[in-house]
Amino acid sequence: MADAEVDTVDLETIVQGAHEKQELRLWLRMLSTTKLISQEVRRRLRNEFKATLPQFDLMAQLYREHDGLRLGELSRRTMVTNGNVTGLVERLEADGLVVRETPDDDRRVTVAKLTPKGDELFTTMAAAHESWLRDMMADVDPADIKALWSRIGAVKVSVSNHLSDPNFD
Amino acid sequence: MADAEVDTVDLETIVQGAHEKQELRLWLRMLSTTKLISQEVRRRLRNEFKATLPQFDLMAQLYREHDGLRLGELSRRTMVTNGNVTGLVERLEADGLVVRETPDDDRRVTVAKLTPKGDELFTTMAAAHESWLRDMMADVDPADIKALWSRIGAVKVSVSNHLSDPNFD
DNA sequence: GCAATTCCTTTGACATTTCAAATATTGGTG
DNA sequence: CACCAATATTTGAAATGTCAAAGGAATTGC
Repeated sequence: MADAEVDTVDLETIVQGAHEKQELRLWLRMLSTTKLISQEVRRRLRNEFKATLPQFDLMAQLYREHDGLRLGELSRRTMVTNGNVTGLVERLEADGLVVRETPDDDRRVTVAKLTPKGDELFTTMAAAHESWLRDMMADVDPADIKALWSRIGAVKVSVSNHLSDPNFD
Repeated sequence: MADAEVDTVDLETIVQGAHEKQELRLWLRMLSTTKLISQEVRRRLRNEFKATLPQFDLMAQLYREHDGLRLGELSRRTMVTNGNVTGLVERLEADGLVVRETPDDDRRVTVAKLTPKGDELFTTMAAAHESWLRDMMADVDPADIKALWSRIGAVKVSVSNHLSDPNFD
């Protein structure tokens, strides 16, 4: 497999043979980093707003669609399963942050939208959320942040084109 | 809202002013990409091995520690809470993939280790798992993969140094 | 020694997650 | 109009996830 390369290549690369496991390494690091950030965001959402991350995500989608979204759309955008959206919206409705409506022209559909209370809460949370992220990434070179954003985009495209069940985004 | 834009800079950047929201954009993209990959890995683990991702993660840690690990150590390494580890190990034990033991010198402790059956299953799954990752990232430039790995490492370090409750890794 | 503290794991209450199966509604076709 | 397929959501079972509180076991301090 690999035998005659030298130079800038690190030991692991030589031993494993070429780039064989780079993808796995990248994935493990992406996963642990994402978990780390998620947990921190969760903790702060909980401590400061008594909210959960999935609820925040869901509200973020509704915030930018003032007329509300059908649950299926919400499911697609938040990458959360249909059955899951049902429960999330139920709890948010119980808290008075979201309302559900069934349009007359298609009664299969349920549309969720933010209440004024939900809108106000989300505005506050979003500002805090953004500043948490800035804080956490404070030591990262802004140029790297842009570069990461763009290259992760390339990863996402590649992955999207190699799914067993073709989804998209 | 916007009216006097220019050149290569995108609208969002102008409106928001400078790098203000780069961190947030990066985070959202990391999160969605990670979700995408996780879901695909989950689906394949389920379809091909009737296993779950957390179980796979847990077994991966035990695989590299032939003498087993205490549950607290497992919890730290998998970034899963203590209470959660209890249930995971319970189910893996019920499936005969893991055993639990309490050493005589400290009876507060529970050590989990892979059974031969667990070891064998993990070996098979790990090979498949690695090749799934290679496939999904097939369209990404190998140089980008290395660059991403290293820069995400920088993100992880920055985040680790800005947690409300200092953890580590 | 014994009490207080610390360490490690489990338990309990909930929220979120997935999948598959069930339900309800619409739209098209014979 | 009746039936069938497609669409949209809900439900149910099982696993995972969080936190906080409770439990047992070892260590520390007096």
